[in-house]
Amino acid sequence: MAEIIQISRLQLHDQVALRLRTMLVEGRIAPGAKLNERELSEELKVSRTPLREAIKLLAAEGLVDLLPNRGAVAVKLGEADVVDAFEVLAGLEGLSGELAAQRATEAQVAEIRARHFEMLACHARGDLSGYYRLNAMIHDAINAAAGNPLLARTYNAINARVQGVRFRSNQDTEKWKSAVREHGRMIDALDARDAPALRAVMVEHLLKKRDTVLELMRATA
Amino acid sequence: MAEIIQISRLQLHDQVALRLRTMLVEGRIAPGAKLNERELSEELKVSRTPLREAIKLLAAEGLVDLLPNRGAVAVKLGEADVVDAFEVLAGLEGLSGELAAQRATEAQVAEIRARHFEMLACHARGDLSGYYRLNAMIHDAINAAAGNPLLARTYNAINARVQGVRFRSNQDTEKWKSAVREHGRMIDALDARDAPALRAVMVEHLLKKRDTVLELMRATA
DNA sequence: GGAAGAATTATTGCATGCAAAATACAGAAT
DNA sequence: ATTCTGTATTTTGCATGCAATAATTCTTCC
Repeated sequence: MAEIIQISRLQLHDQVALRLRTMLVEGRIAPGAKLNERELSEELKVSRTPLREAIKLLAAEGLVDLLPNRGAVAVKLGEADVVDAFEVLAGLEGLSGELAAQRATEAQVAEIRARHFEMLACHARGDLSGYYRLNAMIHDAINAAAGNPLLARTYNAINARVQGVRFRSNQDTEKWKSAVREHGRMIDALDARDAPALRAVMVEHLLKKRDTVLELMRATA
Repeated sequence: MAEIIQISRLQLHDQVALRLRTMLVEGRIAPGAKLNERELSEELKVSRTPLREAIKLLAAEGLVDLLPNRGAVAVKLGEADVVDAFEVLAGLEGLSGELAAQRATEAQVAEIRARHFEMLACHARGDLSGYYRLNAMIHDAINAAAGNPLLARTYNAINARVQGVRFRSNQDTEKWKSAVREHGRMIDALDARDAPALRAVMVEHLLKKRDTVLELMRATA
């Protein structure tokens, strides 16, 4: 309850950060583009102070680069950056899986399994956006089951960086099918409480996603 | 070159962040203490604007908590927070070790080995602060050899949280000896390019450090 | 016509000012 | 004595103002 109230009472700089974050992730601010403080403050109807605080936050998250005396620019990810990010994400997800297999309650496992079937439904319907949504929910649930809030926060922070490119990489039918198969193996490993297996499949899953994203980057470039 | 010049020309809010960070890590600002903006701005001889920007940065790093309309407080780590942090750190260091074993150049391995012997010298002399310094350098070098700047940055960010308690946990002679032994095994694994072994020993090393820190926390509390 | 340099404009970084919220305090009622 | 309430003070959050740095334009010279 208090949470909900706080969300509406979100401080201005947090609201601004939120809006800027989506603008960056969705590409409404193009990678490499300069963030003009005056322009943005007029567009978002706030003064420069909270805007600057928000930009500092996004810089800490790695979504923008800060050039001294020259303002901020939206980060433009090179292949190396994407490879690095997925490498770390794979490590974190692997850990998350390992811990979740050990710590998840039966209720959590059941909930994840349910989400998994909902995801299968989306796949069957060819509902990609629903699939992505469920996919994210499952990963959040696994992170929650791992019982390490810092791990979840760290994962989400780094994930936000590549969310933009992940987002745009609509995988083909074959890759989609294989991703769904991997998800099935995740559920099996979680059911069996097989921590090393869950770690392995989650790492593999993410490295495949990395390759998909890299292919797309090369194709568009 | 440009780097060095930039360091001296550091922007005010970065300088402030740097000073606050050390004050927090060294405990000059006690865990749980409120950060009064007026007081701090007078003490650091800057206006509130760059101070506030610095505080926002530290909040993103997890060194302070931001209470809406009530300012910032230095985070007070509970046992659970420490356990969580070391869990993530162990995962990241494990990954770092794995990658370093695969990617380090011979020159990097040689440099790490050299630092290792310097560290042994510090241990022989009972020079704890020198030992800590060399220890940090070795870990930085391994992170560098892993060839993933994002991984290094992520590790350092999370490490900063527990730096305070790590700092204060002067381990006893027996623990110190065993830590030195583990470091020897690290060098062996790196020499042998045995990635799984390096991962394992680095994870083990960090989990032991975690236990030491936890013991201290319980003792002082 | 193009390049180099100077003046102008724009933009960032920091300081200050002001309003709203929270805290501290004093007095009254129970 | 304690709790409640209304007021004063402090403190935060945001807007604005000003100086320094960078970008741009205009001029001048080759």
